[in-house]
Amino acid sequence: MVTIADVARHAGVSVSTVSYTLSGKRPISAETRKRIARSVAELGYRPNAKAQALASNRTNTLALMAPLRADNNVPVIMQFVAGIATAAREHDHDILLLTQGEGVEGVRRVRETALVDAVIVMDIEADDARLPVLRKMGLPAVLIGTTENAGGLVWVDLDFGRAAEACVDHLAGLGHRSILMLGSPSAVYERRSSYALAFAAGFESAVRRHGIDGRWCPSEPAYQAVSALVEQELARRPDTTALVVHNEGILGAVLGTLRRLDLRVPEDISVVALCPEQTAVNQVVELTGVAVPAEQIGRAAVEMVLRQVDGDGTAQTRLIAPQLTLRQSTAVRRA
Amino acid sequence: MVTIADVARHAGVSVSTVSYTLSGKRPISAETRKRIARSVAELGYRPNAKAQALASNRTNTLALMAPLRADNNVPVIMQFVAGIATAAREHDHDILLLTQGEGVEGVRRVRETALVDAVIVMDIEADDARLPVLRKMGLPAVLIGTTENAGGLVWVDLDFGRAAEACVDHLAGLGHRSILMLGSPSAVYERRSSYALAFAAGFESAVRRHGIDGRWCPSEPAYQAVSALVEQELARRPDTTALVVHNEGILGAVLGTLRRLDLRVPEDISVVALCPEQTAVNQVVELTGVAVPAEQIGRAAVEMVLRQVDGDGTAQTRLIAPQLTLRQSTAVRRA
DNA sequence: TTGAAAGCGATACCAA
DNA sequence: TTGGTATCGCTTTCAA
Repeated sequence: MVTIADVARHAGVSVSTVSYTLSGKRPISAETRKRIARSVAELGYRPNAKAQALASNRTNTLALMAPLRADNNVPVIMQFVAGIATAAREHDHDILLLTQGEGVEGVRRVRETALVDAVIVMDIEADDARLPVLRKMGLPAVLIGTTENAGGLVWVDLDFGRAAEACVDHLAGLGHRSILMLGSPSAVYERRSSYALAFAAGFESAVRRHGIDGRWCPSEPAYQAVSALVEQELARRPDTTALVVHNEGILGAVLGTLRRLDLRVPEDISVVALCPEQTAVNQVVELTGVAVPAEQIGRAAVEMVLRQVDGDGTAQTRLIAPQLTLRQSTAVRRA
Repeated sequence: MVTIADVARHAGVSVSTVSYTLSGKRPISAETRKRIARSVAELGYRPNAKAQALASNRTNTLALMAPLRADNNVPVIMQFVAGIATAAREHDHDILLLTQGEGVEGVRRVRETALVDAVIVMDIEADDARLPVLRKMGLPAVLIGTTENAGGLVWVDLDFGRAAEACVDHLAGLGHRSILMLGSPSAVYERRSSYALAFAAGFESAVRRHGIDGRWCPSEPAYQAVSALVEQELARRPDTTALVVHNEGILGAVLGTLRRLDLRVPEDISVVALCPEQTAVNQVVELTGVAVPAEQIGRAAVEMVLRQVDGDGTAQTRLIAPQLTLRQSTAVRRA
C-alpha cells in the first residue's frame, strides 16, 4: 500500500505539504503542486480512508437505515435507496446500510463507534423509538417520513395527506360521490408507518370536506383476498363508482377482479393509484395517480443531512407536494 | 467520546490490558477482567471503529455492489440485499453499499482506500469488466452469479441452467411438446446478465434433450406489449400448451391475456414461473415454479467471503440446486 | 499476568 | 510557501 509518506519522499517534499496540496487548505506553489500531482499519479496514491477519518474526525460515510422487508412496496424502497446511494457518491460520501431490524441499537452503534457522520432513517412509525435517541445523540440525521413526535428532527417526505386529497379531489371533481380506498397490508398500519397513516387520514379528511361517501380498508396482496374484498365491498355499497388504491402490489388483482365483475375502467368505475409511474403504466389500463418521487426525496435527504454535517444550523424540514398524473383509468361519473 | 484510555484509567490498568481483555487475545485474570468490564459498562465505552480499523488493518465492513435499477426483478434483488445485510451483522460486519454504476472504479476505490475487507458483487455479466480487476487486486471477493471468465474467483449462485431444465422436465413429463419461454426484458440480455443467459441456455438444452419444440423471447413489462406478444406467439404456434416465464413483472399480464384468449390455466395451457414464492402464490392461479433462494444465497455469500478474509484458502464456489414447487398452474396436457 | 511504547496513515497546529 | 511533529484511538510487540 502506498502512503502519503511515500508520496512525500517521491516528490521531495514534506508530508504536510502533500496533505495540504491534496486538501487545498493552504496555498501551494504551482511548481510543488505539479511535482506532487505527478508523484500521486505515478505511485497511484489514494489516501487511506480510515486514517483520514481518524485524523479529521470525518468518515465521509452516511448510515442509511432502510426497511428491507417484503411486505412493503419494495420497488419504491429500492428507488429511495438508489437515489440516496447515487446522491451520496456525487457528494463523495459512502452509504453504510443498516437494516430496520437493528433499530435503536443500530443508531447508537454507528454513533458511538463513530462509523458515520450522519444517518438517514426511512420508514418512520408513530412513536418511533429511534426518534428520541436521535434527538438525544445529536447525530446529524434526516428522517424520510415524519410523525407527531418528530419535533426537533429534520425530515423530508411526500405529503401523503395531500396526495390522498389530490386523489379524492380529482374523483370528486369528476362527480364521484362514493369512493372505496384500498390501503396497504394491515401489517403496515399495525406498525403505524407514517406514510400509510398520513394517506388514510388525508383520504378521510378529503371525503369529509367534499361531503361524499368514502371508506377504506387495508388489503393483503393475495389475489383471492383482494378479489373477495373488492367484490364484497362493492356488493355492500353498489353505488361505489371509484377506487383509490394505496398498494401497488394489488393493482393487477384489483383490475382483474373488476373485469371479472364486468366493470369497465373507467366507464363503470374509476381507479386512482398511489404507485410508481412504471407500475401505473404497465397495467391493462394506464392508471391515473400519484407517484412517490422517491429518487428526488432520496437526493434531498442526502443534501439535507450533509448540510447538517457541515454545520448549517438552519436545517429545514421539507414536505414535497404530490403530483397527480392523468391517465386512462378515471372518467366522469356516468349519470 | 469515551476512549480506551478513559477505561484504563477508570479501571486502574493499562491501555493494553483493556485492549487484550476486550479482544480476548491473551489471558487476563478474572479479577482484572471484572474490573474492566465494570468500567466499560459504567462509562459506556465502545471502541472507535476507525481507530480499530487503522491499527488492526481490518475494517469489519464488506462492500456490496448491487444493481439498484428498475428494470430488474427488484424484489429478488431486495431479498439478496436483506440476506446479505442481516448475515453480515450476525458476523459483526457492516455493509458498504456500492451501486452497479460505480463499476470497476468502485471496486478499485474501496480497495485502494482500504474501506472494506472484502466485496460481494451482484449481477455478473458475460465478460464482466470487474472480474479481471478483482482477480488482479486480490481483494477477497464473492460473486453472486458467474460467467465463463470467472475462473479463479469464488462465486455462488442458483443453478439457473438447471432451473430452466427443471421447468422443462416438469412440463415434458406432463406430456407438453410445444413450449414458449417468455424471458426477461431485452435490456437484461443486452447487457448479458449471467443469470438470464444461463436460464435461456438451460431452456434450449432441455427442449433439445427432450426433442420437443421450444422457443423463447425477451419480454418487456408493459401490459399491452406482453399481451400482444403472447397473442402473437400463440397464434404463430397454436399447438403451444405450456409457458415458462422468467420475468416476474409480467406474470399478471400473461395470466390476464390468457384469460382474455379464453385459455384456462392449467386446463388449456400450463404455466411455470421463475419468481419469488410470494409472487407465485399471489396470482389468480397459484403458479408452479422455481424460486431464487435469494436470502440463502446472500447468507452463503457473506460466509464465503468472510472465510476468505480469515485466510481460508480453500474457498469453494457454490452452485445451488433449484427446487421446483408444484402449485395450481400446471397439468397434464390434454389429449 | 501486566505495562510501555511503537506503530497504523492521515490532519493540522506551530514554526520558520 | 513549506516543514516538523503532536495527535486521532486503537493494536500489538517487546519487556518485565
